[in-house]
Amino acid sequence: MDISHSIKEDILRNRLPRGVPLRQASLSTRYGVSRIPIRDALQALKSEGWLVLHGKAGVMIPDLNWKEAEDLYLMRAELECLLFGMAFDRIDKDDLVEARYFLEKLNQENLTLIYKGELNWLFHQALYRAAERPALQRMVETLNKQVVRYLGFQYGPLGYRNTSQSQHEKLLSLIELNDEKAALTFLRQHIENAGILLTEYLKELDV
Amino acid sequence: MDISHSIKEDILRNRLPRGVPLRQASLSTRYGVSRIPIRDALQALKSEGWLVLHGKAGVMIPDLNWKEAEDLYLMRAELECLLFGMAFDRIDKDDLVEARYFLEKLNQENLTLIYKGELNWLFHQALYRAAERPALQRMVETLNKQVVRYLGFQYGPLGYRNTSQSQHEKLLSLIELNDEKAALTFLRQHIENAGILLTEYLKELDV
DNA sequence: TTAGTAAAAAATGTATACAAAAATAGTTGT
DNA sequence: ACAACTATTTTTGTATACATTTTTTACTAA
Repeated sequence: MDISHSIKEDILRNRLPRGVPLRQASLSTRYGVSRIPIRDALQALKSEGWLVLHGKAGVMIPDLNWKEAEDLYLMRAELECLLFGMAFDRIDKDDLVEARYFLEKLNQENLTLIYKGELNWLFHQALYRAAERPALQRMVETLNKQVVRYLGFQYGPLGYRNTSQSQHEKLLSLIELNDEKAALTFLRQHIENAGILLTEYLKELDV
Repeated sequence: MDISHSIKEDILRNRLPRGVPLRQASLSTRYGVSRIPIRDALQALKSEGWLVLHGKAGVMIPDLNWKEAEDLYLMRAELECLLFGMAFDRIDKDDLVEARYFLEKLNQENLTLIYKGELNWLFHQALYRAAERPALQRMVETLNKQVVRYLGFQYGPLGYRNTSQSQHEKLLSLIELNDEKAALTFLRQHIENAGILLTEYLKELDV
C-alpha cells in the first residue's frame, strides 16, 4: 500500500491539520511504517503541490485559495486545448471506447474523491493520448492531479457533478462528428467554466 | 552539498550513461554518501523530468528529443506570456534592477550550464514575480528547469548566447517604455524562437 | 533452438540507530 | 519588561543492517 495515497486521502478529508508542520515521527506511527517511506511520501507530495515547506525543515498542508485554483484552471485550459488539438485527428474508436468506459464509472456512487479525480483524468487522458506528446501530457497530468485537492468543493457544495458529466458526453459526441473546431472550443469552455465556478466560490469564502 | 545538483551536472556533461538503469549502490560510492540521500535525489530528479523509470524499479537518464523540446517551449510560450501579462503593470524599478543584475552575470565566462540556466531563470523570474501568482510561477519554474537539460545545445553548437542576451536587453527596454503589447509579443517571440531553433536542430540530428 | 520455469544473484525498499540541524525554553543583562 | 544569547530538547538527515522485490542466469522440456 502506498503511503502517499493514504496521506492524500487524509488531507482531502481534513484528517490532518493544515498550516502546522507535519512531524515525520507522528506520521510514522499513524501509518505504521518507519520514517523512511514517510519521507519518500512527503517528498513526492511536496513536488506534487500537496505539501509545502514550513520553515527550514518540515512540511505542511497549504491552505486552498482562489488564486491557485484560478491558475490551475487557466493552465489546464491552455495546455489541454493545445494537447487536444494535437490529438484530434488521430483519436480512434478504441480511444473513444476507453473514454466512455471511464465516464460510466464516474456515474457510480460512493467513490472516494481521489478515485473520482483519477477517473476524470483517465477520461481526458484517453482523448489526449493519441497526440503522442509525452512531455506535454505529463505536465497536463500533474495539473489534473493538483486540481484534485479542490475536488471537495466541486463535488460538494458546488454540485458540479451532473454538469460535468453532461459536458463530457457532449464533448465525445463532437469528436464523433469530427468537428474539431467545435470540440476544441467546447473543451476550453468546459475547463474554463469549472475554473470560474470554483474560483468565484472560493472568493466568496474569502480564501 | 546537494547530491541532486551534482548528478544534474554529471548528466549534462555526459558523465553518466544514458538509457541504462542507474544503480543506487554505484552512485552511493561515486558521490561518497549512503543510499538514503541518493534515493532522495533520484526521486527529486525523477519528478523534475531529469530521470525516468526503467522497468519496475530503477531509473535512467532519458534521451533528449525534439518532441520534448518542442513541448517545453510551447508550454513556456503560453504560460510565461500569461504570467508576464499579469505582472506587467506591477513591475517596479527594483524588479528591473534585479533583472539587469542577473543579465550582467550571464555575460561572465566560465559559468557551468546549470548556473547559466539558473541565471536565465532568475532574470525571467524577476519580471514575473510582480504577478504574485505562486502556482503559475511554480509551473513556469519547473518548465525553465527542465529546459536546462537542453542547454548544452543552445550554448554549444547553436551559439544562441548572444542572440538571447540582446533579446533580453530589448525586452527590458520595452518594459521601461511601458509598451505592454509590444513587450508581450516580443517575449512570446523570444521563447518561440529559442524553441524553433532548438527543435529544428534536434530534428536534423534525428533525435 | 526456443519457450518456460525455477533457482540464484543483485537490486531496491524499509527498519533501526546515530549524527546534525533546527526549534524551543531558559537565563542573563540591560 | 524585553531583547539577545546559550543550553536543552526536539526534529530532521544519514548510515548501516536487514527484508523484499526484481532481474538475471541456468536448466528443463517441448
